[in-house]
Amino acid sequence: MEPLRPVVLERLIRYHRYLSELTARSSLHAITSAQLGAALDIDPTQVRKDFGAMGLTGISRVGYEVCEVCRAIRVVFAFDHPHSAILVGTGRLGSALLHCPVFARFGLRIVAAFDNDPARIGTEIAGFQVRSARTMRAFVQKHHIPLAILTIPEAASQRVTDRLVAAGVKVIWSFAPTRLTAPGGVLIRHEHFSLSLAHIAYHLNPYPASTT
Amino acid sequence: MEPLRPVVLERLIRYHRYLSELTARSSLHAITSAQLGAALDIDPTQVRKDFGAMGLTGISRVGYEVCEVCRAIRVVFAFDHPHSAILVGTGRLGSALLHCPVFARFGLRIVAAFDNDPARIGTEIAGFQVRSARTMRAFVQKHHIPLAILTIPEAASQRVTDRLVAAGVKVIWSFAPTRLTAPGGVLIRHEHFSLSLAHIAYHLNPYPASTT
DNA sequence: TAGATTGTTAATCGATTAACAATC
DNA sequence: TAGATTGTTAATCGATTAACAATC
Repeated sequence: MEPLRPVVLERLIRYHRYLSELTARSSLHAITSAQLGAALDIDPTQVRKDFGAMGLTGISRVGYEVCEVCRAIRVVFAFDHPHSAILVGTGRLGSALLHCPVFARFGLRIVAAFDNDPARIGTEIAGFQVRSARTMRAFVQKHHIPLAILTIPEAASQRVTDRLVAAGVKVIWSFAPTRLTAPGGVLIRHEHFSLSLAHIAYHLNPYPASTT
Repeated sequence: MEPLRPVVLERLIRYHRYLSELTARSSLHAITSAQLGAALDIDPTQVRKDFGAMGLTGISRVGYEVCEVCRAIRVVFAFDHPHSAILVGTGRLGSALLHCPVFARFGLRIVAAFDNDPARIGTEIAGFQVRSARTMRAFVQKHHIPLAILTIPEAASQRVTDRLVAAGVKVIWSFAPTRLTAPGGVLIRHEHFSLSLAHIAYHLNPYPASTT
């Protein structure tokens, strides 16, 4: 199987969400590419190509078996084989994420939370005992943690990233607005609100229209 | 001026962030497309095109004036003419956003927070007195609020969206994983963690590699 | 002047959409 | 069978990159 492009992965997520909801509500067995495409505003040809890329085949005049599609997507993302993650930075955002049940649905399991603020270390958040950042490296190495979620201030984020990567982390998911760098093979995923903010500001800004 | 494509807007944000930091640290006056491109891993031709799209011109053998570039980008996004926003849903995430100073940097100003939980109404979060969701419509209409930030449970988000759009909101920025719909002209911007989660899960998943 | 850099046109690349034969 | 739908190949579209004349 070819590696799937990011743009395909994003559509797979949409298919999965829509079809999961659909099966929860109705007992539909099969769906055509035209039906699914219409529901999600995606070209039917695109749907067929995406399914084909996962090795799925449909049936003429019937469509694709919904359960089979869902299962294939869950396999692609390994949703049923959760990876362990640590969360670093237990401020407001970090705390909100610790309470967030969405991770489990996507094959991730937060196993520990770290902070360097003595006032927070030892306290409990969403059932997690906050650990000292000093013990982070040993924890990552001992448990072979592949993923770290960073909800720490901008200034510290590159330094912490370097330490985590040195400890063996394979993915950094950062909520700081700084662009982080790491050696090849390590995936850095940024969740920048700033991009959304910019889109929104542009949409609300009458400037380009008024100068046409 | 042509409307700028989303992909261009995203690069403009990166230019702005990099050049702001640069001017804060050094007294550099001009920068070439090659220098900027190398720093941000963007093709120099792309940089020149983007600048050209904003009506900026550079000087041969010198480059572009940094201040001029920053100013042009700030004008495109109207960063210096803040728009008003309300935040709906003062749970953990909503509360984290209310404390977040990043909005002002991007031309947005949160002016009020709403919730429908009687236990929260009247309490103060980050200096905002939480208001009853019942008063939301009147508030939006009275103050001509163009933007609403939604940090409410999935189930309620479409209903609240409809009410806000009816009240005159022009942009909905939602943090719920549901896909929202609204009549044309209204911008719906989703901040789905689920997309990031899926990318990460895929990266960590050995499946596609092992079946090659 | 010589050489570096811009601004623009052409080529490439990848993703999306259209067309259509094969199939149920 | 007739007709709807798949799977795939070709065409289109848009974005990125390369090439290069104009310019400082």
